[in-house]
Amino acid sequence: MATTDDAPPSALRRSPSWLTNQAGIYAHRLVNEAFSSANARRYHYSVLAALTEFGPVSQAALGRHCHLDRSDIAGVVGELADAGLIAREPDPRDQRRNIVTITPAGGRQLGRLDALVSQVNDEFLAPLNKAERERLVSLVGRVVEHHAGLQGTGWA
Amino acid sequence: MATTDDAPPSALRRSPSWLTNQAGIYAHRLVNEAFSSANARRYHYSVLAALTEFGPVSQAALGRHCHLDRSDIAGVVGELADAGLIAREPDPRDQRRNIVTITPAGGRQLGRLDALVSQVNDEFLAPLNKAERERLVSLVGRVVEHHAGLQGTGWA
DNA sequence: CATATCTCAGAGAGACTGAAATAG
DNA sequence: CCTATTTCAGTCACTCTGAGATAT
Repeated sequence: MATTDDAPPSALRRSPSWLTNQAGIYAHRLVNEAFSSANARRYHYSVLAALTEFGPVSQAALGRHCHLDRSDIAGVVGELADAGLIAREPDPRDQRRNIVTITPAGGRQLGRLDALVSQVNDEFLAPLNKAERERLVSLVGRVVEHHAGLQGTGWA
Repeated sequence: MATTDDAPPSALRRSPSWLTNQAGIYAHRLVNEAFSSANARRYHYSVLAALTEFGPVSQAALGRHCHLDRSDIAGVVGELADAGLIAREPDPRDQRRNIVTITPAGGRQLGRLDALVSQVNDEFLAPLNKAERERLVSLVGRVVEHHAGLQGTGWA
């Protein structure tokens, strides 16, 4: 029947961690739906965006920039290389490293994904006006920055 | 060497969906660490909190309240019942349903988890002051409410 | 010897789907 | 006949750990 409210208990509705997780789930869903039409996953976008902003870097550096685990980077880089979106070459100056470079096709794919991400973020924050969206990005950004700093080199 | 900044690319740093996902990961980690000491998982907390706030309800209603899938509810209810934290009985008025009730032991466990959640949220939002925390809860709450409303009965 | 990088193998929870059995 | 509930089997991406091989 379920004529009831179906509201979450206030213990959850007021918990920042629960709310953030829930919001993350919705963001996740929207991104996955949008990216599936471009045969991409979230990690792909992170890597392509980092390569475009920072230029060719090692896989380890990619992982630090994107908050991705070393083992996941290996997988994603393999997939992107198979698709011709990036090139992976050994670093002549440090034989342990792979230097990853984005290809023209990768750049075009990033352009497509950028547009999708923009649409998704708009849909994700639909109930908020411009000022509220900026406030949310600022607040959540500070939280992320804080926790990223506790375990890495810190950014910003 | 990695003397570099290791900042995320601005495409990510400015993306609400990426930021929310990252924040969710940190929240997730903190909750898991805290709950592992109490032999609990996040779903357990949601269910115990809902039962305490709403009283005995069916599993389907629990799922709607907590944003949990029907099949996951079945699993969690089974685990909680095995641990003696809830009781599960067929509804005499509707034989399809299980009416789930929290036990005294379940209430005590909820008390423990409430304290852990409170600590976790404090740590999670460490870089924000009181007013900023309330603003974040309000903004993210509205986002969650919006997306929950698009696919269910809506709350609030 | 200690540290850093890449790779693979896999664990484990989380979110979700499909289908069957039962009851309204 | 159609819908709702519970349950099971299983998928899939995601996060993360451990270990090995190699290089600095």
